[in-house]
Amino acid sequence: MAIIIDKEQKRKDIALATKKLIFKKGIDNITISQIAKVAKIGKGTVYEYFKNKDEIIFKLVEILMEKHNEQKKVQLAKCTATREKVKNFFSFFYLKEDEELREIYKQFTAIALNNSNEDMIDFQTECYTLYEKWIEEIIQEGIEKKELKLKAKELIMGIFAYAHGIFILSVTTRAVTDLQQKIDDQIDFLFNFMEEK
Amino acid sequence: MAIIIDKEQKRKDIALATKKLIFKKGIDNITISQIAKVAKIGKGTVYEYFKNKDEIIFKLVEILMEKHNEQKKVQLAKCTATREKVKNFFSFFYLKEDEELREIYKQFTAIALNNSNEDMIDFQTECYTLYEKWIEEIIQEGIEKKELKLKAKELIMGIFAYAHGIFILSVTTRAVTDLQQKIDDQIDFLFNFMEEK
Amino acid sequence: MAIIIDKEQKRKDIALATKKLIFKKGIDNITISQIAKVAKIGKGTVYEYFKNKDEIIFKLVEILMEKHNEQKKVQLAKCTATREKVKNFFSFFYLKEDEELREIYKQFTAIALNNSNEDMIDFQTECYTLYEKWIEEIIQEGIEKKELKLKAKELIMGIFAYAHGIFILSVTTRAVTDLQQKIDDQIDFLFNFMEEK
Amino acid sequence: MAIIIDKEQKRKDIALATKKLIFKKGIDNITISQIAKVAKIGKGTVYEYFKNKDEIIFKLVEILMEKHNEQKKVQLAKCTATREKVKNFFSFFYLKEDEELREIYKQFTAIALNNSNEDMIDFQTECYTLYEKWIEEIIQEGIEKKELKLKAKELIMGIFAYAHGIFILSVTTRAVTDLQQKIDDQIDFLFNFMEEK
DNA sequence: GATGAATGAGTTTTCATTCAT
DNA sequence: CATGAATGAAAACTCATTCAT
Repeated sequence: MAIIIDKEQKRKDIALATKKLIFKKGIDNITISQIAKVAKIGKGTVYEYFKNKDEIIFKLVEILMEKHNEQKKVQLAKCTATREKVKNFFSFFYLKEDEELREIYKQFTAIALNNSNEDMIDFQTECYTLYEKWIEEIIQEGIEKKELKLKAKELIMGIFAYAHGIFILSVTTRAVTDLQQKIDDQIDFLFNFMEEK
Repeated sequence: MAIIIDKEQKRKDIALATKKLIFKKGIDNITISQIAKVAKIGKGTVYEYFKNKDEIIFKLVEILMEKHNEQKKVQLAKCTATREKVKNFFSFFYLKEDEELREIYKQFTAIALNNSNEDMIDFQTECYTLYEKWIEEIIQEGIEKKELKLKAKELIMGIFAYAHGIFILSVTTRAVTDLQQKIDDQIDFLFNFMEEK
Repeated sequence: MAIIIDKEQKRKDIALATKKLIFKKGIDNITISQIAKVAKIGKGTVYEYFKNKDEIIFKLVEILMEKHNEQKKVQLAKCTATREKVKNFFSFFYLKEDEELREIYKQFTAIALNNSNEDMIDFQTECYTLYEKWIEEIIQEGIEKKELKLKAKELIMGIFAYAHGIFILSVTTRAVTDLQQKIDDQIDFLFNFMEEK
Repeated sequence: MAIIIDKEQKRKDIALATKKLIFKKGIDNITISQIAKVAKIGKGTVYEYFKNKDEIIFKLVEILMEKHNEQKKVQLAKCTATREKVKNFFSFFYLKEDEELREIYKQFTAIALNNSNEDMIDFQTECYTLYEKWIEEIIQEGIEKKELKLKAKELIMGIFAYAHGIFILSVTTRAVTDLQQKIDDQIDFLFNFMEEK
């Protein structure tokens, strides 16, 4: 039992050790040698814990997401107004403090876009579903507090896709400069529509 | 006198020759050798026209986009109602006939996400700006025909980001199944809001 | 007949056009394409005039040497004292104005050192023999003018090898800094020995 | 525990394995594949120990020089007369038994002449300085034994450059045939001048 | 379990040379 | 004669993966 926990811990250690490397150079430009070096283990040992490079970035995203989700939960608990909660929820796409995770996420998305790895899709689906549930809870709470109209639920999930899309566009074009403004505006637009007056 | 070659045409020919290959295997999994073979030219000749593999997919996207835009223009001219025009505009993300371009575009986006190539960003910006203009024209027309309220313009660009985002999510997760439905619903929602009653 | 002269002229033109290129990048790092470009002719045309790259550098050295020899002849005619004549003769190894030819000569020597090309050896032999004759004439003149002892002839050719060697050492080591000083000193030493007192 | 390898020893092994190959074909005409084959290792392994081909010949010269210097030391110890010592010292340039090293040295010089690699220059400087010291010691000894005049020291280093130069000329021209004779004569000339009568 | 030396398949890349026009 | 597009042989180089210790 203890050994299994250790193995899991080591996987985390290795994955986290590569974080800076990936952020700096990009997944495509790092080698197993470099990973072994920054993780301070032998090259062969990397293979004891991961089947291939993609698995490492996969694990890393998993860890960082988990950490991010926990922090987000705490942050959301601090917000009182439903609108603020939603805005905070989507702040991941522009906050300076999330830059690192965002970079990794970008690269993760690029991989997912290129080759449809089942495990990656499963993971992303899980994430998406979790976030869906969170937002639903936030909205449900708003409805119960009589802040929002009943049909709000149907509308809000659009924000998710919107934020995603505008983020991608902000990376791949020069046409999107004020990411936060755009996301917040969209939220405001929907809320003006959903709120009980 | 040496053979005078239309360099630009040859670039197109080579890029188009690789279309099927890229569609099937993905740009990362094909070699210059394979490209040379399908284009029926020597390996060295590929380098006469392209500096690297990314440039080829870049050119290919350029060609296919251009073709796609022309077809779209024709299609849009056939639509009468503004709402139909908008729906048709975004049908790129789900129509079977656009599958090939969509796949290439996916890979192009993946590249753009990974390494911020200036030329790629310029091109994507150009595309985005063009589409922005198109949509604005469509909406303007709708306003002039008294179909839409004046403030419609402000809202519609959100669709762009939304469609983009929901498309990415449909590829990277299992949570989005009915892409057309979702995009159309979003358009309907906005139109119900924007239309003069 | 005229055609042959033209062909020879064109060979010269091409060879001379590559001078700057070779000086800047070194023979090993230039391509036929680059040569064609600087010579403002087609790649295929280069082959009309030269069998290969080495032939071009060969021709270039030939031209530059010829020019250098002519200039040297004029310079030597201006010197009166035998000792000055000899010093001037060997100034090729250090004079700033001969830098370009020296660089080409260095590279030419490197080629000759690597692969014993018959034609190159023939050419170098011819050069060496010419210089030998020149020096002999200078010394003979000195003897006739009663400046030098009779046995001077036997000694002087050593200077040639010496200058050559010290030049090579000045390039391949950091131990030789004052090239001119060293060559002049050696000449002075021999002259003190050879001169009639 | 992984295999502990004496990296330095392996570098020597590889370099020495290429000796015959380089002697026969010249460094420019052999490939990494061939090197790997004669060293009985994989192509990739060559790159584990050397960054490029030049580094191999560099290492080889280093090894052979070291060995040569040791042998020379022994040989010099056997000579009694100063003149013989000096002649023996410069016999490297013509002795049949040193042919191999001489060939490698030629190629090394060619490389050094073409591209001014810092490490190579450092190495050559070191060699030159060492030889300078040796000769000085030999001469000093001769002075102490009253064989030579005091000013001998100033003269003798010229031999070095002379031998170098005449050697280069013997390779690049057909004008130098009796290399040993020429070098010995030069030494004799200087000794006649330097010796106490 | 851990290691890192060894590997070679696979890829990119270069460029002298050819030859149809 | 001149050209430069086309070529593919040849070489360098990379790096994930294996496996003996």
